[in-house]
Amino acid sequence: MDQNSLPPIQTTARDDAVLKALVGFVSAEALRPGERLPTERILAERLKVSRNTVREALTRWEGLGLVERRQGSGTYLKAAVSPDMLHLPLTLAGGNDFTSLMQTLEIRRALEAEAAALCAERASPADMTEIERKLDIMEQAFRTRDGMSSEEDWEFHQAIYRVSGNPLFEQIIAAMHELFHRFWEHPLGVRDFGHASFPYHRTIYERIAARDPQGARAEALKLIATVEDDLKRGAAKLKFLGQT
Amino acid sequence: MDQNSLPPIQTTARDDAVLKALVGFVSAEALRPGERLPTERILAERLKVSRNTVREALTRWEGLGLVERRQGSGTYLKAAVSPDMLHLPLTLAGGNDFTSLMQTLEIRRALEAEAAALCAERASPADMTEIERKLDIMEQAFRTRDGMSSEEDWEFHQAIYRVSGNPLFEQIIAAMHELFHRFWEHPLGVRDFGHASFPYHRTIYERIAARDPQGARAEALKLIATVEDDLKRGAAKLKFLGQT
DNA sequence: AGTGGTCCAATGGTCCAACCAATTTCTACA
DNA sequence: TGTAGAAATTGGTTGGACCATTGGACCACT
Repeated sequence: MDQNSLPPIQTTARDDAVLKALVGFVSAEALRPGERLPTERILAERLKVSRNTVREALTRWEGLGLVERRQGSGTYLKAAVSPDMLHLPLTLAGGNDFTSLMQTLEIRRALEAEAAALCAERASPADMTEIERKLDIMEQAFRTRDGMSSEEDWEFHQAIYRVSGNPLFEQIIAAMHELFHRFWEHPLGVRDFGHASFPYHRTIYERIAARDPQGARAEALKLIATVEDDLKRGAAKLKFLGQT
Repeated sequence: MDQNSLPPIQTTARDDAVLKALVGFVSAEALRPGERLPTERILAERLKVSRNTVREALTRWEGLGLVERRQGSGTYLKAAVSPDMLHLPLTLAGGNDFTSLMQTLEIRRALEAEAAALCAERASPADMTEIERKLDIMEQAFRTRDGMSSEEDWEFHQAIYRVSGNPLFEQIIAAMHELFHRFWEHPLGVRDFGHASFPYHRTIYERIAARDPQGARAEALKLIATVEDDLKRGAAKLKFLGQT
C-alpha cells in the first residue's frame, strides 16, 4: 500500500493557525526587525483566541530567535519574517570535554574550507578590501599582544563567511562559536595556543584574492589542522597531569 | 519513580528553571528517546509551578524537536537530552526557491566532503561491510526503478556520516534533509534528476575503502557538483517557462 | 478466538480571570 | 524646569475549569 495515500488528518491546530496569522500580520504591516508587535492581550482579542494560546505561539517564535519579549515593555521582532520560512531546530550534544570540542572543530573545518572556497569565487573588490582590513586589524592585534586575539580573529573569519554569500555558514558557526569561545579562554595550558594558525590567515586571504577556490580551501584546512594539533597537545598535557 | 529527582524549583526565571529541572529529571531517570515524560499535571505539582508554566517550557522543547506531545496519550522524548546541550535554531528565508536550496546544498557539500574524508580515516572493516551493503542496496534500487531512489540513497549517506565518528554530521544534515526531500519529490521537471550523481556513490566508497581521505573528499565534491548542476538546469528550465 | 461497540479514565489543548513583576509614561511637587 | 513618585502598560505566573483525543477495559455477538 502506498504510505502516502493515507496521511494523518489534521484536527486541531490552534497555535499553528495563530503563527500563520502572525506571519500574515507582520507581512501586511511590513514590520521590520526591532519593531514592536501588538501586545498579547490585543492579539488574543483580535484573533479571538485566549491569551494563553497567543503566548504558546510567541514562545515558539522566541525559541526560534524570531522574537524577543521584554516584560513591561513588549514583544519585539528580531529577524525578518516571511511566509515561506523554514526552521531547522538543531540541538547538539555539546560539552566541554575534548571529544566534543574535536567534533565541533571537524564541523568547523568542513564549513571553513567551503566558505573560503566560495569566497574565492564570489568576492567583489569591495569585499576583498573589507577582508583585508579585518586581516590587518587581526595581525596588528597579534603583534601588539604577542598572541592570538580571539575577538579580531573571529571578525576576520566572520567576514569570510559573509562574503561567501551564504548566511548559513555564519549562522551555524556563530552558534558553535560560543563553545569555541568558552574553550579559548582556558587554552588547556598550552602557552602559545593558536600561534601556529596565525600565518594561515594571510595565506587564506591571498588565495581568495587570487581567485583560487581550491587553494583557499587547502589553506583553510591547514589552519584548522594547526588548531586541532594545539588541542591535542593540550589534551595530552592535561592527561599527563592527571586532570580531566 | 524516584521522588527526589523532581525537587521544587527556586524563585524567578521560572520556565528556564523548569527546563533545567526537566534536564535534571531526564538525566536522573535515564530516560531514553521514545519514553514518556510525566504528565504536565504531575510535573506542575512536583515542581511547585503552575501547569501553564510547565506547558511553556514543554512548548520550547517541542519547538526544538526534543519532545513530542500527543493529546490524550502523553509527552514523549524524541532525542537524547544532556545538561550541556547546544541549541541551534536555523531559519532559512524562502522555502522552496532556488536560492535557499543552493545554500543548503553548499552546506551539504561542505559536510559531505569532510564526512567522507573522516570516514576514510576511521572506518573499521565492519564499517566498510555496512557501507558496501548500503551501496549495493542503493545500486540495486537504482537499476530496478531506473532512477535515483531518495530513500536508499539517503541511507547510504547516513552510513557514511555515522562511520565518520562525529554525530554532528548526521544531526546537521538530517535537519536539512527534510528540505532536500520535499524538493526531491518535485525535481523541477528535470526527468533524469540525480542520474548524474549515481556513479560517484561507488567512487566515494572505493576511495574510503582505499583509506584515501583526500580522494574521498574529492569524489564527494564531484557528487554534490552534479546535483548542483541538475538544480541549476531545473531552475533555468523553470525560468524559461516563466514560472517562479 | 476474534470482531466490533461502548464506556471511562487519563492526558494534552484551550479558555478565563486574576494577580505579580518589570517597564514605561505621566504627573505633581520642589 | 527637573525630578521623584504614582499610574498605566505589558509580559510572567497562577489556579481552576472544560473540551478533544487517546487507549485500555469490558461486553455482546459471531
